[in-house]
Amino acid sequence: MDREVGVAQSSKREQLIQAALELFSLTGYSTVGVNAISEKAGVTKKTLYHHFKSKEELILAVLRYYDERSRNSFMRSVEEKAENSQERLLAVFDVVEEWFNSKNFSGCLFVSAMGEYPEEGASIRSVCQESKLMTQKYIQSLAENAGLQDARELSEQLMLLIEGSITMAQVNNSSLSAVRAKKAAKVLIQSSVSP
Amino acid sequence: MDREVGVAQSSKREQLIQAALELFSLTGYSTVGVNAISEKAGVTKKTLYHHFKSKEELILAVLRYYDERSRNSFMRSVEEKAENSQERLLAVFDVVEEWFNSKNFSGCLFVSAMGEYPEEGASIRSVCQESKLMTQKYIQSLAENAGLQDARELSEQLMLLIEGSITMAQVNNSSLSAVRAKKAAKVLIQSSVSP
DNA sequence: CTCTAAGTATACCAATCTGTATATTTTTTA
DNA sequence: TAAAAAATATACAGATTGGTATACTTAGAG
Repeated sequence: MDREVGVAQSSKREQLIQAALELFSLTGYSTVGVNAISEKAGVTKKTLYHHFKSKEELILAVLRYYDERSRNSFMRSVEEKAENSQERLLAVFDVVEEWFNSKNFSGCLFVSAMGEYPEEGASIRSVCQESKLMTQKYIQSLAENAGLQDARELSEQLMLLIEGSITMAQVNNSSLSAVRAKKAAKVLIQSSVSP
Repeated sequence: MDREVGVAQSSKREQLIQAALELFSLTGYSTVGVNAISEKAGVTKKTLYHHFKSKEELILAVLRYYDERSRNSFMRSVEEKAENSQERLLAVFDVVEEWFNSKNFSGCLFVSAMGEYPEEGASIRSVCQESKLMTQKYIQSLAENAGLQDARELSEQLMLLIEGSITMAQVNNSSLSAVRAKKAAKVLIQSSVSP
């Protein structure tokens, strides 16, 4: 009955998600058709609709898949880059810079999704909110472990710098914004250590 | 020959741009058809294609129109809110907050456009770049007039806070990010006045 | 070995999309 | 007032969209 056991847990399903992810990153959501997605995945359209009951459901699956994978690799990279929490708080911006320089970068997938499907009060928006929230919580935990004052507020402000640098990197096709954000972050952190 | 003289400089053309602007703000670009636009403008599709030779040209016209109008009203609001340049540098964030609270707010139109038409190396991307650049220059001029050190770098960092707050306001449907950005901005400005 | 779920292949549907054609009417301007 | 430009009304073209239907094949599990 349930074939999703063992090692190859989700062959076709994951192929579809990955294919869709690539296409959505390149040209957005509504401009990419289900035909193109199934074709790229090397799978029939019928199979696509066997795994996802609509295009919107596929989009949601893509966002959740991307969210989990990207944040995991983000945190791993941060922890590889620095030993203690204080340094990691700044290493965040180095990882962000690397992301900007990677060839797949084309802005934030969640923000793009919300721009194209703004009314989705329930699903798409909430996935996006959740993703940003978990990133903020992670940064907050770094700030707390570093013994900084008002870790919550500081982490929210650092989020603003991160999100701003994402936008500017996309607009100007440059990773310079990450360097600038790091410089600003240093100032904010410094003012948080000395009240 | 050229009917665009006198007071009513562009009746139908402007109707089209305004109608398209409203629709694009609500549901993005590719999901809105030219039929819906011309209908909302109270104009024939033929008339639309008389003024704009393609949908993409209409999008560009909308972005340019919006860019000019929004930045003008932005600067006017800032200058109404505060007398001197130092105060205006912070008043920027109050104006941003008001924008977030306005009912038309749905994120940055330029960023959304770039998300949906990423390849447009020439036109759409450059309009967006230009818009952000002029905003940054304006903030830089405020910083210079306030006699702050390293006005260029400071203005770029403040831009990050602004753009980040736009994203977070869109995501969380809240204007709180503007308040947070203002607090962070105070710290950055302070550290720029005392080297 | 048989049953069933998952897959392919292919064709189709109705709706919508951008953009155009034709013929007529309104408005502007010279 | 007459020529020219801009608008309307309406229909259509060709492509593409999300999603479905039918018939057949493969493969895994009990």
